[in-house]
Amino acid sequence: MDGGVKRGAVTSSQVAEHAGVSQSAVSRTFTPGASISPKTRAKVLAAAKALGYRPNAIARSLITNRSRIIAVVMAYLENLFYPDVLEELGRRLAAENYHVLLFTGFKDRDSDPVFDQLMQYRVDGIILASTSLSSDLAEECETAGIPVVLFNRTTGKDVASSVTSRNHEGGRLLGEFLVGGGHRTFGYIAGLANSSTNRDRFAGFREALARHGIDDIQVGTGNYNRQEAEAAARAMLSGPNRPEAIFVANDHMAVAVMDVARYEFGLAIPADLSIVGYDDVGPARWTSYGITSVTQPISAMVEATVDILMDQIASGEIETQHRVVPSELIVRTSARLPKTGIVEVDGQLVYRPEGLK
Amino acid sequence: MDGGVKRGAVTSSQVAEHAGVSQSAVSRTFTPGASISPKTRAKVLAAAKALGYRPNAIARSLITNRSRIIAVVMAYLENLFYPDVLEELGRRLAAENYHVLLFTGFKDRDSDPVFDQLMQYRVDGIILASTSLSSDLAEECETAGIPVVLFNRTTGKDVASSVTSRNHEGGRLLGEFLVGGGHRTFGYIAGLANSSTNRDRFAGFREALARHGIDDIQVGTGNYNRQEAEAAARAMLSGPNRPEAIFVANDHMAVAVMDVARYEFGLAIPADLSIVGYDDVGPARWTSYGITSVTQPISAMVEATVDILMDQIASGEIETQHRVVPSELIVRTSARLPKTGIVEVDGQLVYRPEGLK
DNA sequence: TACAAAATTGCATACGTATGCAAGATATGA
DNA sequence: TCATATCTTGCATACGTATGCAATTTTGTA
Repeated sequence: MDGGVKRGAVTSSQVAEHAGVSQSAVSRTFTPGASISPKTRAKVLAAAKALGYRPNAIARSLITNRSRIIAVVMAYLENLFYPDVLEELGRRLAAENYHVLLFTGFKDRDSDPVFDQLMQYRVDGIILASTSLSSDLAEECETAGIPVVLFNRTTGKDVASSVTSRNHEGGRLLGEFLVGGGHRTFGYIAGLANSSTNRDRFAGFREALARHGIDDIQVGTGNYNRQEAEAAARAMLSGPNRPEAIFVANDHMAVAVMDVARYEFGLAIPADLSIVGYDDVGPARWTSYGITSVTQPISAMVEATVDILMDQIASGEIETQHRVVPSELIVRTSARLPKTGIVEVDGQLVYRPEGLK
Repeated sequence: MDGGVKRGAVTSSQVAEHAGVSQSAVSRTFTPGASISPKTRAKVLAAAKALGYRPNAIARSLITNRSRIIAVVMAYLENLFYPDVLEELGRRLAAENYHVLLFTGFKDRDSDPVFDQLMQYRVDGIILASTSLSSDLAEECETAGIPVVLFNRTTGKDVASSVTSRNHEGGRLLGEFLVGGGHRTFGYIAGLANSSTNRDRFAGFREALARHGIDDIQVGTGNYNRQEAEAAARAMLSGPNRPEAIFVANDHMAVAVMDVARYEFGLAIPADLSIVGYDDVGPARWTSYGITSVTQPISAMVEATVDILMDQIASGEIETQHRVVPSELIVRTSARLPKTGIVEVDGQLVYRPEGLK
C-alpha cells in the first residue's frame, strides 16, 4: 500500500542516465545484432553492472509479441517417464533460450481453465503431454497462431502436430517376442481406453498374435494407474485360466503387476509367468524388476518436439507435422526368451527378429 | 517479416469498441472489485465472448508489477520425491492463481545463468528445491523484494526462508530403531556432503548410536545419486566387516543399495542385512522393496512453502521464516524390528518409542 | 583534403493494460 | 421536488522496452 518505494527494479532509462546515453542505446546493447558501437556498448555494460540491471522480459514481450515461454501441460508426474521428459525439455528449451511454464497437478477433465490460464500468458508454444486437446481449443490456437505439439499421443483429426514412437510396431514386437518364447495364452492390461498409445500398442500386439493364430486375449484395465493395474492383475491372476504371459501397457503399471504376481500369488517370474511392459522407464531397469520393455527414446522425442516448435515459431506458419521416432525392444529378465532374434547392442540385449520390420 | 497481419490477438480496445464502451470499462470488467455497473459489465462480457478476448497477462504484469509467476528451480527430477513435490506445488499455486515457471535439467553448478533468466521474468517468488543459493544472489533477491524459499534444505546463514522436515529427529529415530532391532554394526551411505539434509540426518543418526555407546560407523558416499550409491554399497558390502544395518540417506539410493545387496551379494533382507532409508517415496512403498523409511510429508511441506510466499508477497515485507514440519518413521520389511515402540496408525506401522520426542 | 557511404545515435512512438482524476449518472433522503 | 451522497464512466497517462526514422558521426576512397 505504499506505491512508489524503490523496489530495486532498475530500468533501462536509469542505466541510460547513469551511462550518459539514450535509453535506445541501452536497449540496443542488449539486443543481439543491433547497431551499437563498441564504445557506448562498453559504457552501457559498465553502468548496467554497477546498477544491477537486468532487461525486463515482460516489457520486452509486450513489444516483440514473443514471450519466449513454452507452456507444458502434464497432468500428473507419477509415472517417471514424464519427469524424465520434463527434464529433457527443460534442457533443450533452455538451449534455445525458451522457458517452461508448467501446468500440472490438476484433474484431466479440468483442462479448460488450465488452457485459459496459459493463453493469457501469450505463450509462444504449447506442449501437451498428458491431456488431449478438444478440437475447438485446437482451433483457437490455430487462429491465435500458437503452435501446439501433442507429446506421446495423437488424435484422429489433424488438429495439432504430434510426436510419438512406433507404438504399433512396439506392440507387434512384443507379441512376436512372447510367441517366440513359447507362450500359448496371453493377457493384456490396458492403459487409458481413449489414449492413442493404448490403442496402437494393443492393436500391434493383437495383430502379431493373430498372425500365429491366436485370437483369444484376456483383457484387464489399469488406465495407466498403479492401483487399478494391481486390481486388474489380481482379477486376471485369480481367474480360472491364468495366462502364461501378460503385456502391461506401460512399465509404470508393469512394476505393480509384477509385485502382485510375485508376492500375492507367489508366482516365479518368468518361470510361472512372463511380463512385458512399455516405456523402458527407470524402475524397469532396476534389478528387482528387470522388465523386458519397448523403449521410448525420450531424447529423440523431445528433440523432435522442440524442432517442430522452433520451426513453426520461426516461420509463423503452422502446418501440422507428425513425427514418429523408432523404438527398440530391450530384453531383460521378466519374460522367457525366444530362441532367435536377440542381439547385443551397446551392451544391451535387443530383440530384432528377421523378416519383420 | 510482415508486421501488422491479424494474429488473432484480441485487445481490450477492440472489445471496448465492439461493446460501445471505453477501454477502461473492459479493464474494470476483468478486475475483481473494480467499479463497474452490471449493465456495462454484461455488454463487455458479451463482446469479449464474441471476439474471443482474453486479458493479456504480460501487459497486466507490466503495470501491476506482479507477474503471478513463481520460479521453481529443481535441477533434476530423477528422484521421484521431486516430481511429487512439483505436482503438489502446481496444485497449490494454481489454487492461489499463481503459475509455475520451471527451471530443470541443468547441472547444479550452472545455476547462475538460470538465476539470471528467472530474474528477467520478474517472478513474484522463487522456490529452490535443488540448488543452494549463493549469498550474493540471496542479497540481490532481498533488495529486489523477491521472496525466496529453500525447499528441503537450509543454509547456515539466515539468507532465505526455508521449509524442511525434522531431519535430525528422523536420523535419531532410525538409529534408535536399528539399535532396538538388535543390530550391532552400522553403515551410512551419505548424500551430498554439503547438503543440510545429509548433515542433519547423519548427525541425528550418530547421536542415537552414540547414546548406546556405538561410535564406529562405516561411511560411504552416494551423493544422492543412484550409481554412486551402488558403488558405495559394493565397497561397503565387500569389505571385511560388513555392517548388520545400513542407513541410506534417501530412498532413491536405498532402492539401488537393496538391489546390489540382494542380487550382487545374495544377501537376504532383513535376515542378513537391514536397510533403512529416508523420504518414504513411491518405490519405497512397493512390495519388492518395502523400505522402512522416515516420511517427509510433501503436502505439509508444500503448504508451508506456499504459505510463506503468499504471506511475503501480500505484505511486501520479507522476513525470513523457517518452518520445520514433523515426520514419522514408517515401518516396513527392510529392517529387523525392535521389540517395542511400533504402533499402528491409519493402517500403517509407525515407530514411536517411549521417552524420545 | 574532400566527398560519398556506412555506421551510430537520439527522438518519438507503440505494445496492452490498469488506475487516478474529474465529470456525468444514479440513488438516497427529507 | 431538490440537494446531497454514491456509483459509473471516460480521459489521460504510466509501466519498460524495441524500433523506424532522421540527424549526426565515423569510415572509406580518390
